[in-house]
Parts: sequence; C-alpha cells; structure tokens
Amino acid sequence: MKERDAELIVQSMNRHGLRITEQRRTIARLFANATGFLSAKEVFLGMVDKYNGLSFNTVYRNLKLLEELGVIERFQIEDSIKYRVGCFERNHHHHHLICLTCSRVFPLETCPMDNFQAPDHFQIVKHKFEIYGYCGNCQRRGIGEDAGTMSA
Amino acid sequence: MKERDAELIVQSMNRHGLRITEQRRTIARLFANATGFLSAKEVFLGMVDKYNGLSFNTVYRNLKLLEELGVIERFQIEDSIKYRVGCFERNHHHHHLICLTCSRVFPLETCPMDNFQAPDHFQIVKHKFEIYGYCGNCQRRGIGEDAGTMSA
DNA sequence: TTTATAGTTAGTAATTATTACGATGTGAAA
DNA sequence: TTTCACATCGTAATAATTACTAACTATAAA
Repeated sequence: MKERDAELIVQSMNRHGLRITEQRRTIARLFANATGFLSAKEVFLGMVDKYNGLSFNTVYRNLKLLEELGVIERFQIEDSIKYRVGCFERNHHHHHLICLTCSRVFPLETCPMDNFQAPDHFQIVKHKFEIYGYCGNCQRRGIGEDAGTMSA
Repeated sequence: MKERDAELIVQSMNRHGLRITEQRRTIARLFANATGFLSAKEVFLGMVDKYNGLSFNTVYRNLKLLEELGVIERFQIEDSIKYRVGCFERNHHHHHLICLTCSRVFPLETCPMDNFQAPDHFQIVKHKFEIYGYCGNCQRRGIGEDAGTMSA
C-alpha cells in the first residue's frame, strides 16, 4: 500500500518533468512511509545510509522543488520547518487538523474561504488555514491536557 | 502617536515582569514605527548603530520572549521569518490580510473558528489563518497581476 | 540613598540551517 | 549507444540560531 503511494509521488515528479533518480525514488518512499512530518534533516538521515556521501544540498534542492510542484507541503511546526506529502486521495483544495503530540494530520472538508467575503480593495492570492490540537489517540494517553492559548 | 505605541509595548513588557532596558525600549520603538514586518536581522540592524557591539543573542532572546508574551507575533512570510507587533487597538482575537508586495497588514473581523464544528475526537488548541494577496495600493501600481496559485 | 540580587547583555564561539559552484555522473530521449 | 541537459557530489561559504560565562544594571529592599 505504501509502495503504491511512493509510486504516485514518483509519477507526480515525472509528470512535472523531473528526472527520476534513485535518490528521488528514495525520497518518495520516505514520504510515502512517513506517519507524520519530516524535516530536511530527517530526510537526509533516512537516505545517507543508502547513499553515503549524500549532500544536504541534494535534499534541500529536492524538497524545494517538490514543494514548488505541489508534491509536498511545507509547514512551520512549532519551531521547525517540516514537510509532508500532499494528500493524493483528495486532489481538491483542503486543510488539516494537526496533532501537536504525534504530528498526525487529519484532512478537513471545509475551507473558510468558501463563504468568506473579501474586502473589495484586496485581491486574494492564497491563504493559510491550519488547526492544531490533540487527536483522540493522544488525548487518551493523557497527553495534552495542558492546552495552550489561542494564537492568530 | 508612534511614541504612544512604543510606550504601550513597554508597558506590556513591564506588565509581564520584564525589566525595561534601553535595548528593549529601542526594540519597542522599532516595532512601533515599523510599517510592516521586521526580521531578526532588521531589528538587529536597527539597533546596532546605537549600541555598537550589540549581540544577535540579545535580539533573538527578546524576540522570542516578546512573542511568548504575546507582545509581538511571528509570521512565515514566503521564505523568511518576520515579526510584527500585535494589534493593540483590537485586543480580541483576529486575523489578517497580508499584502505580498508591501507587507502591509489589514486586520479582519471574522474568524473561521466562529462557526467551525470540530470533529468530536479532536481537541483544538490553536489555529492559524492568514490571507495573502495584493492591497489596493499595490494593485493600482500595477504590481501583482500575476496572481499565484492556491495553497493550503 | 545605598546595597543586594536576579535578570540582562556583551563577547566569544559552537552549532545548525541553507545556499553556491565547478566537476563529475546519469536518466531519458534520439 | 550516444548525447546532453539535468542531478548529484564534494567542498566550502554564508546565514541563522543557540550556548555559556563574565560583566553589567534595573529593580526592590534595606
């Protein structure tokens, strides 16, 4: 099943004109198998055993490329920058609930822009909407009872 | 008028138990006078003339502190991390329209969470909602007709 | 006003994150 | 299988962030 996801990522790379290298196949597999987010470092560490002498350069370049192509999405999780693969099974625009403990991501059907009336002087290009909290699993484990404060 | 804003920031520091140092007064003045966002570097550059030998350390520590206390807010603008002072005049929770050209910020009255029904298994802690685009001024100047694509 | 002290900053350096670039290697098309 | 534009490596430079100790200072208490 995961292998199928990896293949979808590779196809997406291909469709966008990227060459399919061994390293990129590995990146695809990493993201396909990841339960949550991956940092640049984690991607590097997940590859360096296989390709010793791998340069961070390669990782950064590919992450940036894949993000620009919409294959993966970039998030600022607390203090660090992490990536995760876009949801293939729902190829329409959507948002996420993000668990602060296990980093698991739950897709949302609703988008706040659907019934949002923009001020007429402002031309909207894009928006960001993310909800952070604790998922059912992590609540049951007793983590996350110290809910933080609201922030814009 | 800006001086008044700076004083509000200083008062907020004081209220939170921070000591009022000359450097912090300067940071307050910087944010009060800023039209848009400030990066850590810009804050540093805005201070180093007055305090030569100023360490980046001091800037980073204060930015982090001020953010934790809610005096300033942290944003990821395109590729860089920037800060701006919280809106004092509206001390209730709200969001922003952010101009991609001039970085000006326009407060929004509506919050998508007001009529959002959370899935019952998920305990919401906080959320992020930001709208990016081009403000009236920048549109008139002919910038920003090449609107980008939608992104989550 | 003076003193004590906890919080703050400077100075220095280490660590981490990110980008640059020329030489070499390789996927994919002809 | 040859070709070549694209990728990667190797190395290094640059930028961003954090650590730590000694010196300094805002604040409260004496």
